[in-house]
Amino acid sequence: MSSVDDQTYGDPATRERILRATWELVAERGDVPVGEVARHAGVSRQTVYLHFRDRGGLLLALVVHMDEALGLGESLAHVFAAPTAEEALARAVAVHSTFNPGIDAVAQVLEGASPADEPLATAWRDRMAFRRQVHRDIVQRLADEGRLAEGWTVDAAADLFHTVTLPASWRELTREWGWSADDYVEEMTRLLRRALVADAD
Amino acid sequence: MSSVDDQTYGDPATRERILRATWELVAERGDVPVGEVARHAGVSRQTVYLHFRDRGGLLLALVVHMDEALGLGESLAHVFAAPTAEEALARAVAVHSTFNPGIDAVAQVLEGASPADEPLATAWRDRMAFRRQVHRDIVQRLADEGRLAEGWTVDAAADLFHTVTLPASWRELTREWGWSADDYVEEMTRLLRRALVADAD
DNA sequence: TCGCCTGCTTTACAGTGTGTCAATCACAAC
DNA sequence: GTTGTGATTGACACACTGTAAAGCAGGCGA
Repeated sequence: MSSVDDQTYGDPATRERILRATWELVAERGDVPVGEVARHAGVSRQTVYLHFRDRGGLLLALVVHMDEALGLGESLAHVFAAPTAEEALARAVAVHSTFNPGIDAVAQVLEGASPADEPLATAWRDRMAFRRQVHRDIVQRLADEGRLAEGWTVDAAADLFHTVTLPASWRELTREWGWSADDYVEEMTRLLRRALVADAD
Repeated sequence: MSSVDDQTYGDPATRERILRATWELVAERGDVPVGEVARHAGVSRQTVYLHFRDRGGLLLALVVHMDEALGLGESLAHVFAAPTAEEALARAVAVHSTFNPGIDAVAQVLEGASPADEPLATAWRDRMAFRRQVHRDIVQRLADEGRLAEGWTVDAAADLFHTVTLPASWRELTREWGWSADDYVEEMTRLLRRALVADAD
């Protein structure tokens, strides 16, 4: 999935410590200089550059690390194990609600850093494409079950589902407008069900 | 609205040239160093700092400038002159669709630059609060006309309306997934009407 | 015509962050 | 004990921000 060389250098434990330090710092302080990360990881700044190509490589590796640490695979399996597409949709929103608090700060940094750094931008784009595909699968299933509301193409509905649940939207609602995790799940699910599901009751 | 000191210095024409140069460069290249802006405006770098407190002040002034240049006031008047709330909703989406291409690059820079720079973050927040209020007014009118779908509070619906139509979402749909301006208006309006409007036909 | 004020320029500087390089150190395993 | 791996140290070039000080050009009033 990632087109970036997975660097294999040095002690994996050190690599892990750096990733964890980055996660913590970015989570609480947003964008953070590499030097800060190193200090917080109890490691020299150069060590970071031995393990990761550059800032972007570090952040990208962090995203992958977070997926594993948070169990993205299992969560997705749970979404797709839903008995109905409508339930899958609700589960997907719930997954976003639980993952975003941990992921959001990193996502924000990556969104902002994108346009210049080409390999980073590409990797982030790949990730978004995957994310969009997940949502498309759910919409497709909705269509297969004959519950996709009239007027939608699968792709249009998928794009909207994907976009509306992006971290940026979650951030705005929870950080700026005081929504709780439960608010997010309830209201966002309502929005999507009413909009996309036929005969939603 | 803006809590930032409106600097009054030097030739307004020079100020204007700087703003226009910034707009152009940010639009085509994203985040840009102050030196580049100055060069493109045919002015020394220091002149920029004479006219604007710092980078953030420049971007903030640019946002205000864009509002005037694009005629935000008139567009909003047109939205609120709609015969029905449902029509106002559609017009609001259309306004976003026409404004975002010009505004988006600047918005992206400001979103990314926010957390550190306190006065900038506050000013941006004020702007978002105003934006949200516009959407809330529309939702309120929908409720007054008895067309707000069941299950919604005015505030929840307003927050979603505001959030879903944020530049970040527009950017994702048009830049990443190839939506045209018309696609955006049609599909986003469909999403919001189906979700928020009772008896939408 | 002189002197002054305003707007802008030029040059320089301190500070901060990135990414690279080369020399060195600590500590295994052989 | 030698070798090799992983990490450290200190230095560097580069880019960008924001500040400072000296100077220049033109308009305008006395």
